[in-house]
Amino acid sequence: MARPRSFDADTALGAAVEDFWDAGFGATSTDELCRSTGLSRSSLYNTFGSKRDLYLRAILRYASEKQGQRTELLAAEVDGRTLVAAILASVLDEQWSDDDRRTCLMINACVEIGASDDEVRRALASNAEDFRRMITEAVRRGQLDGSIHTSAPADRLAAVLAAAVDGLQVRSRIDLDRADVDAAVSTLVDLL
Amino acid sequence: MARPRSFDADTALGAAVEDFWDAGFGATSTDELCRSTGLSRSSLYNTFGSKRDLYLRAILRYASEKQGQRTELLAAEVDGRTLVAAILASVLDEQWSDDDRRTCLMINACVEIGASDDEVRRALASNAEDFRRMITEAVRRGQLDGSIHTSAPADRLAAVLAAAVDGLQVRSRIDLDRADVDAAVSTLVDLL
DNA sequence: CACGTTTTGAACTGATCGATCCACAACAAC
DNA sequence: GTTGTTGTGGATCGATCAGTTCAAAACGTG
Repeated sequence: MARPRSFDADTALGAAVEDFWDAGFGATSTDELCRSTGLSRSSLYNTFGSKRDLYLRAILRYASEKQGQRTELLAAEVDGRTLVAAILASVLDEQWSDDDRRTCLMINACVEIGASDDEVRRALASNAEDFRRMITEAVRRGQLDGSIHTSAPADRLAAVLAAAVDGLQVRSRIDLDRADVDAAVSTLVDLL
Repeated sequence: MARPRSFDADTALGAAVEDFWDAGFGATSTDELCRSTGLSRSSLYNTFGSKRDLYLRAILRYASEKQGQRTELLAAEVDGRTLVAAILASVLDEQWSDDDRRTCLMINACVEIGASDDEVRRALASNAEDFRRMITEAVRRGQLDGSIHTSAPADRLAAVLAAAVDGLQVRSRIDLDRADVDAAVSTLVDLL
């Protein structure tokens, strides 16, 4: 019994994810958010509360989306080592899907927000831990099928792999090209 | 034949480095820069031109300072594997020297500025390459003295090591503690 | 058609941004 | 001490920031 919304909140959230992913939290203005979502100021604040709340929701949405995409990779019937390589490649692929060399939104948020917003911090940590668990599972599979050494525990190896992937993305922002990244991943996987 | 400056430009630059390191480029106001350096607005702009120019100079100063500190490590007469571990530890130590868990200024700049300012980009890339060369030298030393496998070229291994160190710093912003980082470094070095 | 509820657009708030300008202060040279 | 040059403090610029306010518009319901 009231006027219905003329927009879809989830679609708007998707546009906000792109904005924050492009420019970070601080450098994304509410004007830009209105423009990209197509919402008026009132609607934006009515629906999402504040820029910071919208940012948090964007982080959560991005995290669950990526996590969902990557979980599918675990279904592949390949040996553990191949699976690890595929997971690493799938993360790094994202950076080269357009010309902007965007790093994963979670990495951007880690650097920009860090521990200064605890709710955001927990969302980031939770996602990072999910990702590490996924790699751990892949490594463990490799250790069981004999394609990965058992000299180190799977979760320790996974922590190293996750860190390397993050570092490669950061460095790719400024100069590494696709071949450099592929070579690094290949070198890393060979060490396992 | 004119009024002399009442401040030391280099000391002021040092204060600016701290500001940018704490908050990044965008979130550091010129007011804050005046406050921390002790300069008036006129003097700040007279001496450094613009906020962006000051940022570039801060990046260059930080880079050369860290590079100098780390080069000293190469003088130690230890086997290559130990040297690699020492270099990685020295980088990571920095993050735990205060409560703020600051990531290396260069990493922050990679994420915030990326390729959007080419002069800054080149400074960052140059520093990253210097660091990788240093690790390459340490790895090569280890391959010569037998403490590191020769299955992969030294520069490839160095690229992996550098990436992992960057990734560990990013992750430490949100949740990894010192023990986690040490364990990861130890696991990584054991793979060499 | 009229009522009640919610959305919407646009004007607006006070704060802060990076940067400029100018009158005045401080010193060196003569 | 006068002159010439540069440094300095403070006021100020226009732009932009996140967020608020309010009246008008748009719908479901009776």
